[in-house]
Amino acid sequence: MPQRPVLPCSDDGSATAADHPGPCIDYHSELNSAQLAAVTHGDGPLLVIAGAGSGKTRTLTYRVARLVEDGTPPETILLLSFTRKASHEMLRRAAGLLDHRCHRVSGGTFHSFANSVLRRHAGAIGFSEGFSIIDRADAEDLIGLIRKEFGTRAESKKLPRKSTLANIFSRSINKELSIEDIIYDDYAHFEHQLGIIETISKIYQQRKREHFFCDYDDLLVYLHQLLSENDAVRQSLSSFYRHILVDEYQDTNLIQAEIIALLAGEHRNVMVVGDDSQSIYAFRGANFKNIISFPERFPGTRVIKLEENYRSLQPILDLTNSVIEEASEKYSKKLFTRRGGGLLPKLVASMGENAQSRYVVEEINRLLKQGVPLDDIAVLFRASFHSFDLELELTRNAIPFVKFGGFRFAESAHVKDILAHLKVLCTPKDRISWYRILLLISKIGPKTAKAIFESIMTQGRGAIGIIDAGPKGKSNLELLRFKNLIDDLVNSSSPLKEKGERILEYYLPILKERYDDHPKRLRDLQQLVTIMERYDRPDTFLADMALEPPNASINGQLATDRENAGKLVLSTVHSAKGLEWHSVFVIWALDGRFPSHHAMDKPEALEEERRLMYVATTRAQENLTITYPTQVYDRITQTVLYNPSRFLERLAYDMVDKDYYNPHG
DNA sequence: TGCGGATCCCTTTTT
DNA sequence: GGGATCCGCA
Repeated sequence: MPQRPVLPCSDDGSATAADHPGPCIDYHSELNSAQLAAVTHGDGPLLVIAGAGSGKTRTLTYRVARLVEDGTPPETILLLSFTRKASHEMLRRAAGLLDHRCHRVSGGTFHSFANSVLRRHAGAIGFSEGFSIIDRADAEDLIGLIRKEFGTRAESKKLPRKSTLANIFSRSINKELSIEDIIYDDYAHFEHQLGIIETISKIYQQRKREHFFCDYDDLLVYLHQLLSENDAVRQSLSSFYRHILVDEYQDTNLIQAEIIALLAGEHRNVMVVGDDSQSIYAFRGANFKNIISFPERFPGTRVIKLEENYRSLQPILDLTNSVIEEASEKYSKKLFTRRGGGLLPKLVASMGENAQSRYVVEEINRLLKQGVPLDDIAVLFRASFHSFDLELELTRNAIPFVKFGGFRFAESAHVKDILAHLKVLCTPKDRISWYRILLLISKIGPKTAKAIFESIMTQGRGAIGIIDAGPKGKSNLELLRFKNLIDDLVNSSSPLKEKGERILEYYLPILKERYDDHPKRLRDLQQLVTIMERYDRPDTFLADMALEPPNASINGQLATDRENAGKLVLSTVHSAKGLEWHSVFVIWALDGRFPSHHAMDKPEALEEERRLMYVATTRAQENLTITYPTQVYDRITQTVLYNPSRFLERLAYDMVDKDYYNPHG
């Protein structure tokens, strides 16, 4: 990437930038007045309401560059954003503006920041710095084990499944409500089992502490606890991070807002950027009211609104403004653009799903002929499975694509199997991983696994204890092979990647035996080993796999950034957040799918669906095409769906081109 | 005690 | 279409 030479810049950047061409950034000509005000804001709390496409990232990037230019040591700037990718991109751009110092800015996601703080200070709240992070699937497995302990009695027969239990527990933490409240609000059909659900939750919390497991929520909870209970740690962090910048503030939950308040409580140098109209994570506890109440939390907050949209042509902006206009609660803002011209957005119905797919393929081919690059086109949808039919149609037409969202590489069974082998090396107490890998060995079921695990624990000398564990007398060749593996791994000092290869070599026969699609899965695992190359320590690798698992796939296989280039993008709306393309298709804009029928009877959920549609449609720069199939039978409601999304129904006639696609016509 | 087959359920978005 | 669960056999 380009790196400018470091030359002295004026300390007073307010109006002098233009006098100093060269490496000094000309803030005045590169930013509009609202952006400039945010970038050159001095100390104190700042709230930036940034409409879609209004240069939010640009503003944050320039702000970082500006702070560094003013002499703020980069590592004392804490930039919290939604994904590591987003923060890397921002720092990369800031470095392009200024110089490499910007790469030293601290940052990442809330969860990764919590992880790094707790690795140093968890002891201060009676936890261990050597904790391991468990992802959603691990958490569910642990809950499943506890759930089973209640399994023999008749009354527990119809306990919620483990994934539902995990949802309930997580909601309760992220919304700071009791389990009782969550059950009454969202799971009324489990009311009669409230007591037992609460008990399982307590045991779950207890087990996690015993094993030094941290689930996603714990990372935030423990960080919050650390900051509120330990003044020394809070003060040292707060005096180190003199400037705190938070991106996508509308998607923070209460705990996260409190963490920010604790960190910034003294110096109050906190800038949060967000758009309440783009809050789409309420389902995991995000509270868009955080952004509305920020000025109350930090009295004296300066509020700046970015309302000029640089992304979309006027007809697209008219449509998106109209989608969000009916939202019930929001900061009032009206986006405008100087980008006139362009075609009206299209709203196209089709008979059934496959016609929709064929229409999209036809249109993509038309755009390609017009010279639009394939990777500047995206197809967006509400839920991952909405693209299945289109994926087949694209393959038939030899259009390469990469899909973002929905795909859980790190949670597929075979990947988890390999990871579990590494986990028992790092954390021999990890019962779940032991069970997981022991049950892969034939003639070992739950009882034997339990006995082996207990023997390893009694021996207390780590994973190597496996050598002397297991059924005596009878020889189990597979178990022997496993013991050899652990022996090799424990005694090896080879790089992580070689350990991965050794595990894969051991696992290969198991893979072939268990999965009839093993060639495909093997390619996944080879990718996994390739990822290991970038790490020297297994624990950092495992933490990254849990905190920021890769989510891009090609034909259901993990895709690397390099492979993504030049391909059509398919993405869930959630994963498309913050991105933009020349031409955007929003498919399945069918009432009952988008909004999803799950949201139909809850006003606030419906509002979130509306914001989701807003996020989807605002991704488009020049072309926006919205499609929906008609005559779709919905098994759950037992009705036939045929209406376009209610968020589009009231669009004025001059706002959208309506069409019906008939492939045979 | 382990394992394979039959039958039931539900089917969103993600750190 | 995939998981959890149950049942019967080895």
